Amino acid sequence: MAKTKIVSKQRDAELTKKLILDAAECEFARRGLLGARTEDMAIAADCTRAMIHYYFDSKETLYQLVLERMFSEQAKVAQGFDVNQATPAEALERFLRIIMTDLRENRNLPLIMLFEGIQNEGKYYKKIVISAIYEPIQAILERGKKEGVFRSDVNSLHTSINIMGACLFYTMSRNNLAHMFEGKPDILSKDLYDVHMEQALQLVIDGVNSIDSNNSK
Amino acid sequence: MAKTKIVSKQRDAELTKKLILDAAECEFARRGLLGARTEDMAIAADCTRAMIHYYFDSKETLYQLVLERMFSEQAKVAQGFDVNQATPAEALERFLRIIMTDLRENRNLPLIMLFEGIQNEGKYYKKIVISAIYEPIQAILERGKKEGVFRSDVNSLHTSINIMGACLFYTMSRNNLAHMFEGKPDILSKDLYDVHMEQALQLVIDGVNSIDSNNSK
DNA sequence: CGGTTAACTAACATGTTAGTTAGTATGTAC
DNA sequence: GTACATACTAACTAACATGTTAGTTAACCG
Repeated sequence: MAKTKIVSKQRDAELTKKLILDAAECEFARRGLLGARTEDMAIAADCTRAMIHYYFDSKETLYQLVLERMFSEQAKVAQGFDVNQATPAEALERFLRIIMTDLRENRNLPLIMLFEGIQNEGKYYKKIVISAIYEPIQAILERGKKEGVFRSDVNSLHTSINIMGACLFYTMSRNNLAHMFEGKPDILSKDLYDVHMEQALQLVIDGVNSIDSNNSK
Repeated sequence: MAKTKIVSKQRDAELTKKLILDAAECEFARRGLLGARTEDMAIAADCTRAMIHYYFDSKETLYQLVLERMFSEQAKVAQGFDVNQATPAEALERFLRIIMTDLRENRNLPLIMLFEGIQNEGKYYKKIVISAIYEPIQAILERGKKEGVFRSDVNSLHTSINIMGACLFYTMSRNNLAHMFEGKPDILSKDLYDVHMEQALQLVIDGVNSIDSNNSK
């Protein structure tokens, strides 16, 4: 039998680091900080567990870096949005579209935030990340109420939360929802996700509009 | 020094079993099957870890019993609901009210279901639990469209999911949301939860109504 | 009160996980 | 080609997890 040369993969520190961060992000989004297994991260990143400790100090440090990477990605997206642009309904639609479009890429953020709150009492996240989402929505809702185009009985705090629920639940529950669709397709494929976005926007925008608020009761 | 009698607590098998199940439910809702720690359950149930194995075979068996208990609780609530009662808007409101009211008690269900999908590919849950929620909503939405009282461009599959998002997100994200409210109150207190329910119903019902669907665009 | 059963505990056995370390292989500069 | 730095691995250790077992204590019944 011919002597087989075992080809070792090319060495690339930056790539390895990125692969570990990506794998860690997925793993943390599956199980949270405590439940995550470094072994599973190593397998997903195609390296050994020792490499994780070579580049990143500990599981906890890695976790913090994963959070920071997600947050800075997210911060880029929503920052500088003018809540007073166009009509309130248009502003709300544009803002939610921006958030949801980003979340198709940054898909682990909602789950990691959820875990973070449940498991670590939000110890590692910055509250500013939440404010950056909810404050613009609340501001738009308040403006819409003042201008009389949104129903006056909208509670902007509660409604901003429920709106986010309508927008995020689909992404977060993708594992449970897949079997509801024919042939268990990729819930986050562009085509399906676009339908989700349109349907969520429709529900939300009409849900706050005041035009029929009296005669629909 | 006087000899102090250490009072041991009363023995009560049924109570202990219930305490373990309750503690396990909370712990599983925090970390899922794999991440949950039996030690933490024992502390919460005020017993030793050995008691968990005395009454329940393994962590996994305990997990299945916790799921079954939650599911049977939930099944009682929604079963027998007539989706053709009253107007579609009224039927939807009543159904969602029933679901949400129960979920204030059965508060761990959504999170455990979420974990179950993410971590165990839904291996342990019955798909019927999901159907029992989504099918009535979809049926009501379809009826509303046929009767012309709900907007015709509602996709009943997507919209039923987004509706559940608006209704469930508040409960599921309670740990992250608390700090958004003044004085970090109990998000699930009756008063606050009632506001949530009204706001969610308002958003959802008006979000699907067709009355202003053309002139609001 | 004495004997039996069931609820419970402490200590142990076994397996799993995070993190360490000593050494190897690879790319690079001269 | 050789020397060097760094990417990487295998084989560990220590801490922690689940599950077991042998023994203890409380309740109940005659």
